[in-house]
Amino acid sequence: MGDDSEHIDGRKARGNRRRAEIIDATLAVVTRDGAAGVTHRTVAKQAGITTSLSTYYFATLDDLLVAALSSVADTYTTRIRQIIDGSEDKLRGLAELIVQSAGPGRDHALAERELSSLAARRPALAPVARRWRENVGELAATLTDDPEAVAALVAASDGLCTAILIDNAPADPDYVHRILARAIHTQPAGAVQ
Amino acid sequence: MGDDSEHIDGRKARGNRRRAEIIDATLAVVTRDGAAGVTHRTVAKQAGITTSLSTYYFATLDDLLVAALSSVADTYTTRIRQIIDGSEDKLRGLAELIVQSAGPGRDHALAERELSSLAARRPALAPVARRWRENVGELAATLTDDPEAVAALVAASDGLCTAILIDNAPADPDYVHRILARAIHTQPAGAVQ
DNA sequence: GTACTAGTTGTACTATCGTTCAAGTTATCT
DNA sequence: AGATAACTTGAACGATAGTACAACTAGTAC
Repeated sequence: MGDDSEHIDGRKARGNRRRAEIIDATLAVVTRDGAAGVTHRTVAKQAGITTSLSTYYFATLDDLLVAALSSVADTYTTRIRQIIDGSEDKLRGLAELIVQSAGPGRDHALAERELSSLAARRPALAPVARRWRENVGELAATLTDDPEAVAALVAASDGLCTAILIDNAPADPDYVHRILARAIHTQPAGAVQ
Repeated sequence: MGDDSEHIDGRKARGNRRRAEIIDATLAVVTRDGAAGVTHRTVAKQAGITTSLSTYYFATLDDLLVAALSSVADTYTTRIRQIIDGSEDKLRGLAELIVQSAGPGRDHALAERELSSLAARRPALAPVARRWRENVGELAATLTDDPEAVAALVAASDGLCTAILIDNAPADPDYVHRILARAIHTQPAGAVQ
């Protein structure tokens, strides 16, 4: 051991990098063609590798989808945790995160949604698909002690994302913030500066 | 013309019946195997007909999926309209409708959700997928004049359905009712009779 | 160096897919 | 009855799917 850190090209590192590349390619395919478009062949072509290499890292298509969903879920977990730990106005941070479903983050949000819908039929995906809601609930728990208010905020966040993604609802941070505030029952603008 | 109504076996009636049978078979397949399991062959087998007959009525798979989604959407539209037109406590009626996503209506709700998710990528499905939200919004409009409260109720309804379907959240009508009431900002029990 | 193992490739097998089509059947029309 | 059009069938074509597998390359360990 004692290998200098220049030597990043070990087999293990290479393997991990490939793995990540394949997952990224999978998300790109989901973004472009939907979850139905994910096959070993399309993913491999997207990643610029051979089909068999995709099956080498993810023996079955399900493995690949689970890994892809986990990856997006991780991203959202990180972002929400940043809001919980670092933001002054957590509700505003959440509103801004939700609004991003309309802009450049739309593809990402759509992919996450599409993969989550697979969870209803594949038990392996269920805990991963639950994470987004759990994270929002955790954020809500820092704002209120009322468990019903927490549930209301989670439901509102979810519904607002749907509205923006499917319904092309207005993605105005203030608007979203007001609806979120209504859910946790903090009067929206009553005492705002 | 002038045919007695016993003669229900005209070509036209037969065709419409077949059409409905195929759509029902499609929903059964979606319920059993998910939207990804819908092929002309699986649908035909489910309906007990030949593959080519399925393509006769629905030339392309997309046509079939559009028709299936329209069918479920119609069901929900009818139910919500019954609540709007006939129910004393409309909010309570909505709560009960939402809660049905947990019981025997789970398959139906799941199928609707799965088909709706296809709308993000198939423009033809978008207006149909929007109907559920529009109907809830219409119901909300009979309860308040505040457009933001309407949006909040729609978002809450949607989020609650997700919670019940994906998250196995408690499907208690009172609980759901309280969260809905919070959304439109009618104090839940404060001034209740 | 030699042995070993992770990574990688090309090919191929089998299954199923959407869709087409020519032919056969049945109800309606005149 | 004869013509017409809706309905129904069985078979087939080309494309693509998941997956398996033997061979090849290249880092790692001894």
